[in-house]
Amino acid sequence: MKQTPKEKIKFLKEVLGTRYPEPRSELLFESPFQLLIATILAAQATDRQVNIITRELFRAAPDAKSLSLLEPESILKLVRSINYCNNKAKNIRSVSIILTEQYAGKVPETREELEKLPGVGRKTANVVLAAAFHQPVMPVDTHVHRVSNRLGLCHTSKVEETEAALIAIIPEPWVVDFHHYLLLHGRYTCKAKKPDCPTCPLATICPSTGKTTS
DNA sequence: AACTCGGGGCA
DNA sequence: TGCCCAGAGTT
Repeated sequence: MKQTPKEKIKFLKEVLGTRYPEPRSELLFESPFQLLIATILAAQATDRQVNIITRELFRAAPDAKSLSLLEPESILKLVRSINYCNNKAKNIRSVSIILTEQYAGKVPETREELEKLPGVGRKTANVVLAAAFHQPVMPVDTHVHRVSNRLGLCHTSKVEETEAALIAIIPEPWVVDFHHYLLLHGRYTCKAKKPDCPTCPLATICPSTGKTTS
């Protein structure tokens, strides 16, 4: 069963949406600022953790200025239950101050500016650019990278090349959801060490099925 | 390239 | 219980 990358994407869209929970896009799109903060907090954390924390956090401080005015201890208390809470509390406070003082409280719309913010790397920047500003960029983490290569959507060890390959074949409105679903798929099924091919809904189109590759 | 941060999820 | 990270920053 040979399929073009675009045909595979269409198949993924149909199948993965029924296997994994839907992304909480209504929260993510409340404002670019809240998306940015939630994405910073999301590193090495779960959706559930982030949803719980951000609900409280954004009730206390819905925008950059109000977050910048909170005491550091108050912010730490709000994010204490998440991993790397000390770093993240410090980072989101610094980010809110920088945005307030240098960007009139708004989120910059270039990757160069975003990556200068503490706690924001390439992946987080791309999430914001794609989800909040609808720019044609693809967020790629270790899961998306690994799964994409196994599926034959790309053949590279370089994240930048995976980004380029994916953005070329994924319909723009589905980029953010694609990232969400492939991340979950990589986490729970297409695992790094023991991929669960027997229960994988993509096995029929996946050239790596049955191969215990890396 | 290797190491750190560090609570949670999962086997 | 123990292992492995939904990254980013530092060395």
